[in-house]
Amino acid sequence: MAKQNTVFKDAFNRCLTLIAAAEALPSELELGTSLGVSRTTVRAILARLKELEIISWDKRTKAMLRAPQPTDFFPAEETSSLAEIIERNFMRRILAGGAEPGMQINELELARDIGTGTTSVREFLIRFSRFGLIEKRPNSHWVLKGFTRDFALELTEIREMFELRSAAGFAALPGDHPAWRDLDEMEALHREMLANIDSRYRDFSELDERFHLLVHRSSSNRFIIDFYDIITIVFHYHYQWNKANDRQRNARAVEEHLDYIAALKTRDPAAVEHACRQHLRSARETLLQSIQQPET
Amino acid sequence: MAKQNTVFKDAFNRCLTLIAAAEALPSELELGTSLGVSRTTVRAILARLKELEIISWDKRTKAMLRAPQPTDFFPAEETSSLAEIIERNFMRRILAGGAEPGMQINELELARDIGTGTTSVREFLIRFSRFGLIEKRPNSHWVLKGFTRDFALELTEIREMFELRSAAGFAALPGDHPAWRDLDEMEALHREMLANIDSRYRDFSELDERFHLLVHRSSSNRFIIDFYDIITIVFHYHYQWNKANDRQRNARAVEEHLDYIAALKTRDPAAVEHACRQHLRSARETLLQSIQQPET
DNA sequence: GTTTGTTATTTTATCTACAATAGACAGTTT
DNA sequence: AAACTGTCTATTGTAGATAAAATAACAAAC
Repeated sequence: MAKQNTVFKDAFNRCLTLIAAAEALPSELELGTSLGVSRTTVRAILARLKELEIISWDKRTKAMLRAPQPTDFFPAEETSSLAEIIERNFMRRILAGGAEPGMQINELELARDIGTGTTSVREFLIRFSRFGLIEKRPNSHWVLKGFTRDFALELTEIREMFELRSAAGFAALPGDHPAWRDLDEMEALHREMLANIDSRYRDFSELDERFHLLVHRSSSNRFIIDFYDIITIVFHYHYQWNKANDRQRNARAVEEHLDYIAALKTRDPAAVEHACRQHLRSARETLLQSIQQPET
Repeated sequence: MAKQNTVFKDAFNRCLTLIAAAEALPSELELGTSLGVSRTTVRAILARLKELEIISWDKRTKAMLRAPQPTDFFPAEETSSLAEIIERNFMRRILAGGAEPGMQINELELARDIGTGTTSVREFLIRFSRFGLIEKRPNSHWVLKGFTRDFALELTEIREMFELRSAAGFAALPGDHPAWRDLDEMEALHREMLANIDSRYRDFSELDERFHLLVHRSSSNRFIIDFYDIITIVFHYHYQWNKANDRQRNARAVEEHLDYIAALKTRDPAAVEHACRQHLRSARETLLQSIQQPET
C-alpha cells in the first residue's frame, strides 16, 4: 500500500459529528474548508455517507436520512497519521523505556518494529533531530543522546531566557492588542480549573501549553515560537509517563500561572520578571526531580 | 542507481593528497580512521591505487610507485554528496534568485530540476525547515517564507541573546581551560590575516565561523551551539552572493574580533559585553544592508 | 599481538512506483 | 453570472528495491 487514507477517515469522523446536529449539508467547497480538506476528499466522504444511507446525495441536494451511529465511525487507531504513530512509538521507547544514552538507533529495526517502511522512520528521525535528543552519524546509525539531566538543564536554560524576554515583551504590548483579551480568557480558564481542581487537574497540561504559547507569541520571533515546540513535546510525553503527585503539582502550577497573569496585567517589568522566574523555577524543579540521576 | 559512491571518491581524493608526501602507507585500519571511513572503503581505495599503479600493494607491504598526478583525482563535482548538491542548488534559488516570499515550493519540480529523486529533496527540505525559511502545508506544498528583513531581525535578536551569554560564560572559564589556548591561536590567525588583508580577506568567512563557534562552545548548551548552524549557513551563502565592499567590511570585522578577543582576555564582564555588542551591532548592520526592503 | 584476506551480513542512501490527496478547469445549475 | 459540480491532472506520502558503505567474524600471515 502506498499512502494511507487517514486524512479521509479522520475527516469522515469529524464530518459525522459536524452534521449530527444539522438537517442539510453545505456545498462541497464549504464543507472542505470547515474540515480542512480538499474537495476530492469531501466527495469521497459524501460518497461514503450516501453508501451508508446517512444522507441522500444528488448533485447539490444533500439531505440527512438518519442520525450517525457510533458504528458509522472509523476506529480511532485508523485515523492517526503515520508520523503520529511513529512519534508515539519512539517517544515511549526513549522516555518510558530504559533507553541508555549512547544507544544506537537503527532505522530498519525501528521500521520493522512499528510496521512501516523505512522512509517514514527516516523522515521522522530527521525532523526529530532538531530536539537535540538524537544525532546522526552519516552513513551510519543515529545515536541517542538521552533524556538526561544535562538535557533538561540546557533546555530550561534556553526556555528561561526566551520566556523572560517574551514576558517582558507581552507586558509592553499596547493596551488595545488582542493578546490582552486572550489573557483575560486564559485567566478565566485557570480560575475555572482551580475551582474544580480535583476533577480537572488532568487537563492542565493542555492549558499550560496554550498559556505559554500565548506569552511566546508576543515575541513575534519565529525562533522563540519554534523553540517552544521542543518544550511542548518534552513536557507532553514526559508527564504522560510520570504521574507522581500530579494533582498537587498541577494545582500549584495553576496558582503560579494566576500570579504570572496578574503580574502581566500590572505591566510592571519587575513584577513580571519576578512572577515569571518564580514559575519557571518550579517548572524546572519538577522536571529535574523526575529524571534519573546521570551516570557520572 | 541507488547510492552514489561519493564517499569512496571523496576519500580517494583525500587519500591521494595524504600520501603524496609519504613513501610508505600505514595499515588499513589506520588509514580508515585518518580518512574517516570504514575498512571496506579503504580497501576499495587501495585497490584503485594499485590499479592506477600509484602504489604496489601486496598484503602489508604497500609502497609508493609514483607521485599522484592531477588526472588521478576524481573530478570535484563527483565528490559532493547529494545533500550538498541539493543544498547549494536550493540556496542559490532562494538567496540569489529573485524568490518572492509566499512562493510555493514543489518537491517534484525541484527534484527534476536538480536531477535527483524526490526522496532526497524531501529529506533536505525537512532538514532545512528548522532554519525557519520554509514551512510545510501537510499533504501539499512547502511555502517559502523568504529571506526578508523580518527574518534577519529575528535571527539577529536570538544571536545577540545567545552570544552575549556565551561570551560572559567564556570570560568566566577557569584559567586552565583549553579554550584559552584556542583563543590565543585564534588571535594569532586574526593578526596574520590583518597583516595581509588585501590578499586574505576572502578567507574571513571561515575564520569568522570558527571564532564564533569557539565562543559558543563555552556555553556547553546544545541548543545554543545548534542555533549557530543557522547563522553559519545564512552568512555563508549570503556573502557568497553579496560581495559588495567585502574587503573593507571584512577588515573592519577582523579588527572588531581582535577587540572582542582582547576584552575576553581581560575577563571583565563589562568590557566583554561592550566589545561583543559592538561587533554584533555591525554584523547586523551589514546583514540588513544587503537585504531588499520588505514589501509592506 | 597486530594486520590482512576473505567472506558474509547488516544498514544506509537513493530511486522508482503507486494510492491518496490537492488543485485546476470546464461544464452545469439556479 | 455566480455558485456549484464533474472530471481530470499533478503532487505528496509511503512502500519496496537496490547499490554503496559499514560492520563483523575469523583464520592465516607476519
